[in-house]
Amino acid sequence: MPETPHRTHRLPGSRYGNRPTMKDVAARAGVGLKTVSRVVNGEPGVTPETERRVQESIEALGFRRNDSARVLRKGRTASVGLVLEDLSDPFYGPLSRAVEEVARAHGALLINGSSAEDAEREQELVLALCARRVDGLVVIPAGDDHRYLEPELRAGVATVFVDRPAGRIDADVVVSDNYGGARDGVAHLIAHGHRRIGFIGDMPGIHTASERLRGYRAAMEDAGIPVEDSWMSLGVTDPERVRRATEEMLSRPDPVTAVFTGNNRVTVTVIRVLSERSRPVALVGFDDIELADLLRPGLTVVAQDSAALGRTAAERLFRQLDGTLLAPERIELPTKLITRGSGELPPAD
Amino acid sequence: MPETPHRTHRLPGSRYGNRPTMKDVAARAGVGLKTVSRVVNGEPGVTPETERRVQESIEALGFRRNDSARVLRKGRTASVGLVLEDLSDPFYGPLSRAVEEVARAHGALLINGSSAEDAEREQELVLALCARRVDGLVVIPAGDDHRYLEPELRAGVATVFVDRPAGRIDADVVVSDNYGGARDGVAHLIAHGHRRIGFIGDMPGIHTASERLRGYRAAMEDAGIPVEDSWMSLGVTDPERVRRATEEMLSRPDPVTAVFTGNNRVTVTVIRVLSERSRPVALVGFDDIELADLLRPGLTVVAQDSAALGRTAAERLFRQLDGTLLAPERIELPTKLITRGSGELPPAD
DNA sequence: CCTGAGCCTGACAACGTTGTCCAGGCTCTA
DNA sequence: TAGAGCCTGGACAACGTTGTCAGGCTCAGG
Repeated sequence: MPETPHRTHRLPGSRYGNRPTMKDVAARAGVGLKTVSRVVNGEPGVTPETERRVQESIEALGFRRNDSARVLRKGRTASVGLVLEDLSDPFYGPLSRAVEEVARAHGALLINGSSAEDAEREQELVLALCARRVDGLVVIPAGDDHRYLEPELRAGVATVFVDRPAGRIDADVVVSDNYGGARDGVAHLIAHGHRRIGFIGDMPGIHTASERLRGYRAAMEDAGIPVEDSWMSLGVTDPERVRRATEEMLSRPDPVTAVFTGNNRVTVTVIRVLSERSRPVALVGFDDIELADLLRPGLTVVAQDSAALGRTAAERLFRQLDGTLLAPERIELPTKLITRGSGELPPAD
Repeated sequence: MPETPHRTHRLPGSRYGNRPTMKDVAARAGVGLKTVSRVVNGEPGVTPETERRVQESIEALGFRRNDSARVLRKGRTASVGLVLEDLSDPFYGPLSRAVEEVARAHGALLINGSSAEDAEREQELVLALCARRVDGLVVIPAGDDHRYLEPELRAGVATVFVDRPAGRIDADVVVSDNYGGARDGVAHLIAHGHRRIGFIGDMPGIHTASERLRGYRAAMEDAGIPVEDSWMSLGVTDPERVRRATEEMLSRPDPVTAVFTGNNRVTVTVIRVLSERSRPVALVGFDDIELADLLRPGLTVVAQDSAALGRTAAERLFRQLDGTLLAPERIELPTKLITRGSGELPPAD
């Protein structure tokens, strides 16, 4: 006799391994099916005595309502989907958690998936979520064409895009002020005397990257500094290439005296490179990083509040679901320059 | 006339906002319902010409299969649930992502929820996932009594606990070698000449915390060092109290010369406190931290591989689902001591 | 004692899909 | 040319739940 009887009950052919249904509960309690439904859903119109018998039956059989069937009848799943790039990126953890908390407040569960920055995978994920009939979608787009979502919008699936706008459809977006943040960050470096300032960021095809690049250019132009091509390195995020790009900028005859980095992954690598060099180079990074205050010098950043992005998006989502029909809107959240030292280093010419 | 016609279609009473069903597709294509089902599922027995007509119909109507109905018939949801403490903790991001990747390789989606270290909320989440009939559950327990899961185990819901063992039921567990890791970390400090070593960790009620405490005690005992109560601070994780506890240990007449911290949140705060002091104090932390190598001195840690925890657990989960009935097992993953400087500081007496 | 109101209760259909099964039409062979 | 066999397509039931509705009971008022 096995010590763990529960394992032995899993018959190959049985769906759900023979889970009890309301019918079973009803039979055991000697009541009708609908009465069980009423008890389970806390509907009125059941004698205390009957309710007790049903409850006892539920306990004894370990009954759990099958929400798939429920959804099929009711049409609402009380779940929302979140598609982001990579859950293990510290930028997305708080965002995801924020969406979850708002969902929870509305009694909904969160299903999430990582697109790995791949448009096809994004679409695959989104459609899988739609097949499960999530009530709403929060999407951090990887692709740039979201017309595949048109049937869902038509069907009333609430949808909010975050961090980057949707492509070729009209939908709600919540983004950070990437342009303004980058401009402020670069202006900060300029204010501390720098003129030759490097920019290392992602491919300009990515909305956030191009906005930040635009901010960089704007700040330089405002200061009347012509930008040299060799100061910019675009489409470079993997550590090896960021390292090379950084070293190149620093080894030129006229080296940059400061660097502005376009996202946290780039920033981390650049910090590593700079820490190996003796000559101090100023650095301002987009995105905050844990422990940034403990580095020497502390890291000056343009911080965006990823939790606020998630929260704002989710709240918007549920307002769509609440039935207040809103025209698609673009919401921009401010960024914040946090000075900790690295951005205040003077140029070492 | 609204510019966004899709919004206006959301009639209040219509379920799913009038999504087309297979029946609609069939009618439009002039075929039978089952034929549509065959096309959607790629089943054989449909003429290319018929298939084309059906596909065209699907496109035109924007049909998406309703997985709720499908699940109801088939009994498998192709989704697994993950309940953890807090997605925004950098320890859980990679773990969650690892579970997702394994799930994806098995064609399953991941639904996750944060228990916020609250037993009641954990149960609530787990049961919600069960009501949605997830095929499997990966749980990082908050509570210490999981008998409420007995009906699910009986029903064949694959279940694996991670990071901490299940309470009062017999189930698979994947944990790090918390005891051995802590012992190694503390032994490392002892090897560098320390004798008065502080320990700051979570409540011993939490399994990982008590194991790490046990490792600390074992290392001290191995070295023949009697531990003084004032060297240990238990159940303290919020920054303010960690700060106080650290300062207390360091201000005693016979201050500790090294500190071993029981998790990454504690570690971060202790680094802050130590960085404000002139006298160097050695530090080894449990859990690795991003940028730990860039601190001065670099942070020596006992690292656990949270992605490996997640991957191992998920693989085990799917082996349960593959039908190979396995006796519940406890899997322990090794930790790794990474020396970067802070743990090699000599005692400053 | 009868009637009607009000309360519990359960029978039944429906949600959208898939599995089973059978019918009709075709091809191929004897 | 007839029969066998295959291929395609569709009718129907079932999955577990909830909404609708009607039946039966109790009780008060006439």
